[in-house]
Amino acid sequence: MPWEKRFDVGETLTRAMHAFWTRGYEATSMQDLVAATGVNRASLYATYGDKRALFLAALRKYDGEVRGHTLQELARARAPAEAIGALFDKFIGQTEVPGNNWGCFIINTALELAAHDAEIADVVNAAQDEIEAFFLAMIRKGQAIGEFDPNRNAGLLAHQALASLLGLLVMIRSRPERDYLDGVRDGVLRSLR
Amino acid sequence: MPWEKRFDVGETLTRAMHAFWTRGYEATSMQDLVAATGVNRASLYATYGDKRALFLAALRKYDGEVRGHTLQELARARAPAEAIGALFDKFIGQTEVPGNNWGCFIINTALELAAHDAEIADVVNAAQDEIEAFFLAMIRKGQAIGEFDPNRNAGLLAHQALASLLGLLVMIRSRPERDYLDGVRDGVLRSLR
DNA sequence: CGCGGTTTGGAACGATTGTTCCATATTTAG
DNA sequence: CTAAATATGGAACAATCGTTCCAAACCGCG
Repeated sequence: MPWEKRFDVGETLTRAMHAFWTRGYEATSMQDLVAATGVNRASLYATYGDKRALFLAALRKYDGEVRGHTLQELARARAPAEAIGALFDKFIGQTEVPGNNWGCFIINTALELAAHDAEIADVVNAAQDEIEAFFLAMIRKGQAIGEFDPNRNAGLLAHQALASLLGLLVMIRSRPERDYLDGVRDGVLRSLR
Repeated sequence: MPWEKRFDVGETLTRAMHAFWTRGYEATSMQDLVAATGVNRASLYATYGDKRALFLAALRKYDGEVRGHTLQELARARAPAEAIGALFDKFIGQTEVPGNNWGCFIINTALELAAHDAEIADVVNAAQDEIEAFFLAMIRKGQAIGEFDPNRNAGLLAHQALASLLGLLVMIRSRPERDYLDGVRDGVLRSLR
């Protein structure tokens, strides 16, 4: 007897995600979200709850896409150094699209909200942990096959690689210039050899 | 014939700075600023202009303090490795104060506003440039006196050190735990030797 | 003392915030 | 074709947003 929604729930969430991603949580109003999604106010509230719930849903969707797909795919398909470089390039590459210096939704959120919202901090920290674990696995593998110097502390290197990636994501939002960003990736790969 | 303001202009700006620093630009209302400074609305407007001007004044004050004092002092008083480590420790150390995981005002601003406000991006980028120049000078000096490996590309190392510092400042806001943060500083110093 | 000029406190502005409500439109089940 | 059920559109809510205005309080100079 019910009735299916007229709009695509996933597609709408993607559009809301983009709005939050570029401008942040506070600077994005429900008005903006109505305009960005093309969906009516009441429908947004009925479907997702309030603004914060919609934001969390968008954040979790982004989280699932980046972690679920990207990391596993990179780890499976490439050699260690190439996989690590490719993760950096994934973020650097998106700045090719003019005006897209959005960086990473999760890291933008880390600075805006994690310090004051425990639930959001959990999502952010889990994502950071998984990225660091990815680096650690790749570094250990690279040390085993002789691509990286096996005498270095892999845990320390992975932690520093994470810090460098986070730093890159800061740079992307304030200075999205290719060689400025490429230098970070090159520096990381250099430090592993 | 005029009359001096009843409040300390610099002290008030410091308090406004702290408010913006913790919560960000959008999440801090003029009401919050009135409460934080103890100064009346009209006086804030008469003295600083509007909200954005007050924010910019606070940002420039922070910028001047960190760049003008801290960097030059570190470069003058310490050996290269110690000076670099001390800059990291300056930010790590502030997390000792319970509840103070504010990170760096400029970097918080970089992610929230730099992508959409050219004037603010200028302040942010100038600060980043100066920090990178500090790293570069210290690395070159360290290579000259044998503290660091002289065969490495100093420019690349300085750039990566900046990225690592920015990454640390992201971590501080989402996970302000000592050894998690110390690892970043240790990794950077390790990579220079 | 009194005048000139500023600051100050507090009310008030319109605009926008997030959210709710309700009558209408729409679709499926019987 | 009717009835039940839900989504939709748009108005409306109180609260808060950034900002302005004005009378009263205030200090320094003559």
